Amino acid sequence: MFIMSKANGSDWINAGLSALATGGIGALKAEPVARALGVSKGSFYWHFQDVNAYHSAVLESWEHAEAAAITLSAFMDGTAENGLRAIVARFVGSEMYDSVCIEVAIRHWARQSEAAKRSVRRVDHQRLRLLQDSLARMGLTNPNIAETLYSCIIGAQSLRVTDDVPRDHVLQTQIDMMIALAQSD
Amino acid sequence: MFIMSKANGSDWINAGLSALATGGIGALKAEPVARALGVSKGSFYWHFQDVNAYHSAVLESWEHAEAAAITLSAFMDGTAENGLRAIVARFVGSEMYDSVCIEVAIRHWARQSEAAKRSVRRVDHQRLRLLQDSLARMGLTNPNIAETLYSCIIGAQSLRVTDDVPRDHVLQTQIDMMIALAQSD
DNA sequence: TGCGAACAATACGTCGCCGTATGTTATTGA
DNA sequence: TCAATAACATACGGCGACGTATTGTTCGCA
Repeated sequence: MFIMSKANGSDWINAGLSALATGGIGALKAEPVARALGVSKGSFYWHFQDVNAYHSAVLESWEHAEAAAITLSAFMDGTAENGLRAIVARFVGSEMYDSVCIEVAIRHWARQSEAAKRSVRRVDHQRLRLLQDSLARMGLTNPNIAETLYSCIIGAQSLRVTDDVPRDHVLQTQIDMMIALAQSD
Repeated sequence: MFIMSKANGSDWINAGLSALATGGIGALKAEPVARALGVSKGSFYWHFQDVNAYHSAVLESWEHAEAAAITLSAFMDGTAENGLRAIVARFVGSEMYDSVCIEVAIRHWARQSEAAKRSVRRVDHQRLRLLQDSLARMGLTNPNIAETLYSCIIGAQSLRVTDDVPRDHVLQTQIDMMIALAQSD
């Protein structure tokens, strides 16, 4: 990614996601990202009308990728429990640090941007449905349980980036609790 | 708070916390906060050496307040369960929206500032110990359980501010699950 | 009443970023 | 081969924020 002679639109998008991961929305600016890409502002204003359009493009790219990941998770075979664990690992797995950073940044961005907020809400809603379906297949039909698990996931993401320590065991414990609950019914 | 003839240090701190709540770390700047206070930069640079010192002061104020809240929660009487519910409500209660916004902002700020990261870690650590103690009093000594609950809390905070809907029921469900688990042992 | 200290307003130079205007290079296609 | 266009570079004006310097204002108090 460093020092490229020519940058196309998706290069700019990827660099924007990296900037989001490391510096948050405050780093999603034309000139710093241009420096990171080794090109100048001329390239930026060729590919995007203005900074706002760039922000929208980065956001849309993230939302599309997350939506694709969700539909991919929805069509997995195996036991319900393994499926659930795989889904959760997609969100907070040890090797998911970059995407966790991006998500945390976008979630904070949503505090100041209505467009980002709408994207986050849509993604949250789809994921919640996925978790609900997965839990229902295990006999846990109470939707509050899915919300609880999702809260755990988002919290683990948040704690991951400030504490620099993976939180896999937290989600494992949560799932174990829910399974124990399902079997006691 | 609007249009004051004179602003002292704690006025600036409070205005800074408000700025954090609504605009995040990107809004914690001298001139915008001065405008919000109805005073000029002269006041700012009287009370603080520079923007960095201001940031440190705001951060320290938050950390001290949180530490005080924790020690206050530690000395509560009543049943263990009610104590736990009271503690959790302190973090994500419906009427805690402002402090939740501040915390989410600071948690994101910690991604770019080592000082903020250290503050957040200290607060997290103290809270985790409080939760562990509280859960231990209910017979749940597995520390992973406290971490799970804390993840839920942080996640509920995060979802609260992007979704604009209180998440009390999520934490209720989580505590109910943990109680059920404690009784099945 | 007048002095000094606390507090605040104003003016100024600088810097980083935005957006525009315009220049430059490298491909293409007729 | 030559002009049209895609892709990028460069230069400029403007703005918002920082920090400093200078000058006011207001209050406690002798």
